[in-house]
Amino acid sequence: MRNMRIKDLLNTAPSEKIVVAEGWVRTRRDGKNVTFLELNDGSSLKGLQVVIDKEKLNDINLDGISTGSSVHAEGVIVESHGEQKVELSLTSIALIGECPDDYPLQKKRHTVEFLREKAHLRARTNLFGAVARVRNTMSYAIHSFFQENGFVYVNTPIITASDCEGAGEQFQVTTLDLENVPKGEDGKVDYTKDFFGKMANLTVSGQLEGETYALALKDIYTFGPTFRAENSNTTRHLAEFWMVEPEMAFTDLYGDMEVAEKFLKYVFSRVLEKNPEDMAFFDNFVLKGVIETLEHVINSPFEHMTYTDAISILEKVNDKFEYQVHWGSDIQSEHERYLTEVVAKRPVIVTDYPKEIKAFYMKMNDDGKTVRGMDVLAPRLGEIIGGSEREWRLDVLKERMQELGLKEEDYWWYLELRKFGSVPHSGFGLGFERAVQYVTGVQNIRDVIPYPRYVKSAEF
RNA sequence: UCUCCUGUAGCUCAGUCGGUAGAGCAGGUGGCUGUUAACCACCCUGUCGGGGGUUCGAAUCCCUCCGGGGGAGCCA
Repeated sequence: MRNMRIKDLLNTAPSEKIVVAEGWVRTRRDGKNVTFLELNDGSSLKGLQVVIDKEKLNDINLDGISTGSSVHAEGVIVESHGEQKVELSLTSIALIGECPDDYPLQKKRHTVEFLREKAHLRARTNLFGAVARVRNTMSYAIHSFFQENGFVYVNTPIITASDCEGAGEQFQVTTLDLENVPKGEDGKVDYTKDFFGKMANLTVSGQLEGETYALALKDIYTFGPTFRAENSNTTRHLAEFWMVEPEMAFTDLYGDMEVAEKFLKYVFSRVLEKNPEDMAFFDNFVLKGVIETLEHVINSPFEHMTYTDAISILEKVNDKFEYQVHWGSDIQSEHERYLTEVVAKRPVIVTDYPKEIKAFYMKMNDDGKTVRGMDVLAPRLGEIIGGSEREWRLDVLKERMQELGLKEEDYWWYLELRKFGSVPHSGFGLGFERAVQYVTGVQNIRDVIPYPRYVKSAEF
């Protein structure tokens, strides 16, 4: 039988019954007659206070019970004299694992940079424990949102042999001997000798494969790891991250935006509902007002504007910006912030971008200049979701690919989708870690994933 | 990749005009009638990121390499 979690012990009414509490000691405070331990097992932010009456338990052995050690404590749940509701009045205690004094986590504040170097231990801190619990809630909420709405979870491949959409640099997957790469007569690498008989990479997006399943099962979503080999060194990029990509058949851009908005609100609501204690911690120690921001996002309809409207708003205040905008230019971080924080004061969905700055698969508008793409911009963070109605007309798609110099044979199966029973369909992608950052207020994306992978960093 | 900032005790940091390193926490010892990252007293802790240079003298100034961080680009 397993013992109770500390989270459940904290919700236990005082009684005579002997219970067991197991966990790691966060702090020990010694008085003349009384010793206090705070015991945490990660099941909740708050730990259980263990009270050791040394007068009553006169031959109790507390050797080795220090910050970081693990213990097995027995006692009864009693009403606390202190600020917590209940505490454990100890009857016996046993040290499970000692913790020498070179334990890096002390009972004081550490910087996240320091803890990043101790990634194998940082989950034992308040901050990283709370992030892990919230991340879990969000993960579960993503599945339950789509499941409750009849979407089918599809596992798209992690290794791909087509450089689809060119959404960034890819990691190559190979079993070739790099010390002795087989070359053809033209001096180029002979990939027919490689494992797959051709060049293979880690996926940068499951979208194109996702579309094939949407055009069979109507509403699908993917949720899995994604890889980008970009040399980007920011608080918002990882080389390995998780992405959520729903794809819906018989759905236009309006339907797409509707789902994106409901989806975000659902996930945020779940966190506020299930992790109030963790969220209060973030609000207090990480980002003041983060709960209010989330409540505001949940309760206000997202602002909609076309790219063209967004540009004309921004052009009026061009002198505020480092980069001036004009029709055709990208919307930069500073502009995203202006639109969400100054103009709308809530999330903004920008639609109908110039075709030049968006991917080949987005549906062409009748004006021949803009495409049916949409970005959901969140205050403070910028782009959190990117999506579009897909070009489902075979001739228009082929034309676009030609314009961009994409080879039809590389996308033969993607084109056949448009040849055989094509339908309008739409989808979007959400960077999971960015969503976790948004909800927790944690500044650096490297702190919302257990073991971050980025340029020159793959420790653990 | 560009750009700015930064590296001092186990951790968080101070160190002025260049004069030979310091506080809190942690650790140790003792004290304390129930504490809340307890408190009080005492003790312990250094390749000042590495290398080179300027100087009578460098944590401090210069060069260089390495590590960390912010911002930008790219994006999710």
